Amino acid sequence: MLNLIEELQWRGMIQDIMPGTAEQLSKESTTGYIGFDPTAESLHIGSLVPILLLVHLQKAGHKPIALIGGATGMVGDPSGKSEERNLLDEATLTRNLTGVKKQLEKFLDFSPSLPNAAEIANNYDWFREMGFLTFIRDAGKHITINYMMSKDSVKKRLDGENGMSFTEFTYQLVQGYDFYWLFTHKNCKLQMGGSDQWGNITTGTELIRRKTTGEAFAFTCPLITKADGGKFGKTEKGNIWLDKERTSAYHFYQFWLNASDTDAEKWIKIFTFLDKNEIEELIESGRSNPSVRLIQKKLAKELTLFVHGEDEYQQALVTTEKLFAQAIATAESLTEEDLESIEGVVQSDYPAEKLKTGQDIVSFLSETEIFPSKGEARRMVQSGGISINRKKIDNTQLIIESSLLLHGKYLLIQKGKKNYYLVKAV
RNA sequence: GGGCAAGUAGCCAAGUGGCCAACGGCAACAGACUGUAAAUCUGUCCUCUUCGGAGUUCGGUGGUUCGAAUCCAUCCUUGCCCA
Repeated sequence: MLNLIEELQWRGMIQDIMPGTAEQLSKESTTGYIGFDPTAESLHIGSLVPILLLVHLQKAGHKPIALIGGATGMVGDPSGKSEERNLLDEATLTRNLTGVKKQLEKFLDFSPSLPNAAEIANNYDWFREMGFLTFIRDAGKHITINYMMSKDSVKKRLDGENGMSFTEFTYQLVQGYDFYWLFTHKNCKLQMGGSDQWGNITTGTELIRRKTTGEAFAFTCPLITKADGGKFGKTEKGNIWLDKERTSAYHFYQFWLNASDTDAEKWIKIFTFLDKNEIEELIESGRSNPSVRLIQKKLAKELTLFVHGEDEYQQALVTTEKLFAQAIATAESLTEEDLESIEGVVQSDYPAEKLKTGQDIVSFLSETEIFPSKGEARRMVQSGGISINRKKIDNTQLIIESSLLLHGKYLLIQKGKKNYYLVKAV
């Protein structure tokens, strides 16, 4: 059995850890869990860290449980939130649950033959039938209000100006009960999570200690941040999802490729399974020759492979090559096949008729829905942010006409340096 | 139920009768520089626009006024204190 804690430590994946956790993990194969919030139908890259923790756990010979918070999702976790959350209805939750479950199955090994096969649990299963009185007698009696109020997530809200409903206040107890339930029913002795979960997690171990005198363990992973203070995993287009219907493999690949140097060095340890030596070498050669962006490339490769698989990675790479590596090449040098096979770039059709007579650039950009309005399109052209067939447009009066088409059919539009659109005349 | 305070753009936050589509900061987008990096500088950042403007905003609704984010009434939401 590998030493999981040491492994995670050098990767920078451990923030808080309960005393005795490392000893427990080296003593025996241990069952551990992480909760996932079914707040959307797909997981996004923010959930990647918890997933990776489970994968590491399984690789080290322990048994991972992915707990989907069907019940806790109905309550709303106050941790890290300055405001009361909106409640999700049951139908949405069910839909999200199915989606999330399907994705988790891609990353963990569920084969029943394994002694440490992964499992999925849904806390709605044990909360559905539980009445309020049962809960407050069973769980509430063992934890004092004083204890619950001393948690950071609660204190912050109590001191803040938004207050906190009883529902959210109860959250830690509900989550704590999950741990207790898994402890007694699944012999689950470990809970992991993001560092914002520490308070909720310790309520769980406390509940277990008081109710069973058993001992439970936990550790948390630091929350992922960006060096420039921006939000991790957000781009202009919104969240980066793990579902390729929502975020194409190409965009997913690009997201990692665009990591800053500082972030890339941190992230490659956290998000890949490369071993220590390899990463250290990589970082060293990356630093000595930063313009190659070796670390970013490796990071993007490993993650695209992990989440989307070989084929999708190849596609993303090919597209990236075409659009960026040969950026000096003229648009005319791209063959028809090149253009047709560019995956992940937003494609749209445009009536060839209109191009015969010619269309002004501003209307063209808004009609192809590259921009939502003419005003916005105009502003972008004015500020020099638009290229057509790799030639910068500096004139808002420009007329788009058939003669500009590549191979008589295509227009390659760039918004900024990195956003490509392919328009096909039909 | 009583008293006090607050609600402004994605977020934070200034404005307390006209100079207000509303200071400033963050985030975001684009440009220059670069390495599809960071930092820096510049522009954009309510909606639409024939770039001249036009329309809709400051918790909701009514009102006072030539004119309201700003004053009044009322309602809603939130916090603090009292019951």
